[in-house]
Amino acid sequence: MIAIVDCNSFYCSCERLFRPDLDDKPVVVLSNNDGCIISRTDEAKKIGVGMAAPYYQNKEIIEKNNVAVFSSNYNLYGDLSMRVMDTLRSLIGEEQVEVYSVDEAFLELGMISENNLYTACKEIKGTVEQWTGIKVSIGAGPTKVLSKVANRLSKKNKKESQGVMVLQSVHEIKDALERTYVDDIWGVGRQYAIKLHNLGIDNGWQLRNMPEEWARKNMGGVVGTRLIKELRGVPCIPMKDPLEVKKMIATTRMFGKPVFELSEIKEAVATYVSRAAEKLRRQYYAATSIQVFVVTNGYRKEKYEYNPQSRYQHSNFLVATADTAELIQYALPLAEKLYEPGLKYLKAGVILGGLVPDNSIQANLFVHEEQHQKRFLMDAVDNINFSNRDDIIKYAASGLKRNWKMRQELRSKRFTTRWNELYEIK
DNA sequence: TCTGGGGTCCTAGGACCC
DNA sequence: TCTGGGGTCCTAGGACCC
Repeated sequence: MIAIVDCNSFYCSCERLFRPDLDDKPVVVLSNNDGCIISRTDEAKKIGVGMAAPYYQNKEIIEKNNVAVFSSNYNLYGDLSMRVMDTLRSLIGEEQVEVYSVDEAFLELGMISENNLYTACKEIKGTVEQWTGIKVSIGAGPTKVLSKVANRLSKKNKKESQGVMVLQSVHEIKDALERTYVDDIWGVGRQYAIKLHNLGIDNGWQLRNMPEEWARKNMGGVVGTRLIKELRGVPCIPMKDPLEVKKMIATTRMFGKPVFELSEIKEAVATYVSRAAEKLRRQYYAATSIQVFVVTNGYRKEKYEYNPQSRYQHSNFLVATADTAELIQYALPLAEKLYEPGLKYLKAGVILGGLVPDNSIQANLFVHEEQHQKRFLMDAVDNINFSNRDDIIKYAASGLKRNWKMRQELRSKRFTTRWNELYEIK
C-alpha cells in the first residue's frame, strides 16, 4: 500500500506557525511579484477567495474581510518542508519516503499489516503535527493515483475522516471513485477533463472502466493506460529512488515592471544564471547546456492585451561547468540574440540542462587544475552569500540598480534560516 | 497597473547510421 | 517503372503536476 502525506494549505500554515494570532483567521500567500494567490486557508476559501486567482481581482474581498496577506517566503517554507520530510523519514525509514513536492510525500507502507494501516497513518499524522506544528492529511490506497483520491476525500470531509482515509476493499474504492470527478484525478488536467466530459465520462469509476486501448489512443499514449490501470488498483507509477538526479534546473521570473532595454535584460539574465548556478552547486551538479528565454507581451498593439510570447536560444558546452562566471559568458550572447528593440519584455529565464554529477568533471583529464580552483572560489562565495545576505558578493554583470526586480512587499521574516531574523520574544 | 515558478514525462519527426 | 529494414539521437511541443 502507498500513502500520500500532504500538508494542509502549506504556505499559509508556515506563516501561522509564527503568527498564532492568525490560527482561526483567513490567510493567503501570494506568488512572486505579489501576482497570484497560491495558498489559502479554509477560512479564506469560505469567504470566496479564489485559488490561483490574481491578487488584484480579490483585493476588495480580502480587505473587507481582514484577510492576512503574505508575499511568499521560500526560505521559510523550504526549511519547514525539510523538517516535515525528516520526520517522515525517521518514522518509517529513508527508503520508504519519496518527496514529491515541497508539501507532499509518498510513503511505501508495504511493511505495515493491512489491518493496522489506518492506525499507523493516524500516528504518522499525529507525530508530524506535534514535531513540526504543520497540519497534514493522509490518504492511502493500493496505488499512487488511488492514494491521491483518498487524500483528497480526507481533506474534503475533515471532521468525519479526521484527516486520514484508507482505501482498501473494492467497495471502498468504487465508492470513492464515484464521488470523485475526473477533473480531480491526479493526471487528468484541463484538456483531458473537457474531452472526458464530452464523452459522458464524468467520475472516476466511469473512467476506471474504460478500455486501456481507448486510453492509449485518447489520453496521451502510455500515460493514459497507466492511469486506467492505477485506478483499477494495479501499480504502474513506481516509487522514485531518492538518489535520482534532477534533469534540469531553472530560474525564471516576471519582472517587477515591464522592461524595454537590452542592458536590463542582460542584468536580469546574469542574476538568474547566478541563482541557477547556486542551486546547481548546492546539489553537486554541473551543466552541459543552457537555455535563455524571454517573454514579451506579444505583437498586438491593443492596450492592456495580455498575449505573452516566448522566444528561446540555447547553447551546449563541451565540458560541464558549475562556474557562475563561465555560465554568464554563455548566457549573455544568447540574451543579445533574443533581443529585439521596441518590444515590451515581461519575463526572462534561464534553464540549465544536461546535468551531471560534478565529480565526473573532476575526473576529466582535459580539465585544467584552474577549474578546481574556481570551484573553491564559488564555494567561498556561496558560503558568504548564504550566511550573510543574498548577493553580498555578486558579478557586476548582474547589475547594481536592478530596476526590474520583483516586488515582495509583504514578506514575513526568515525566522528559521537567518540569524538576524530570528523570532523575538520581548 | 496588475495574472508565479519549477519541474516531469511522452510523442512525433528529422537527421543520421549500417 | 522501380528504391529496405532497423536502429539511435536530438529537439520541439504538448500534456501534466504542485
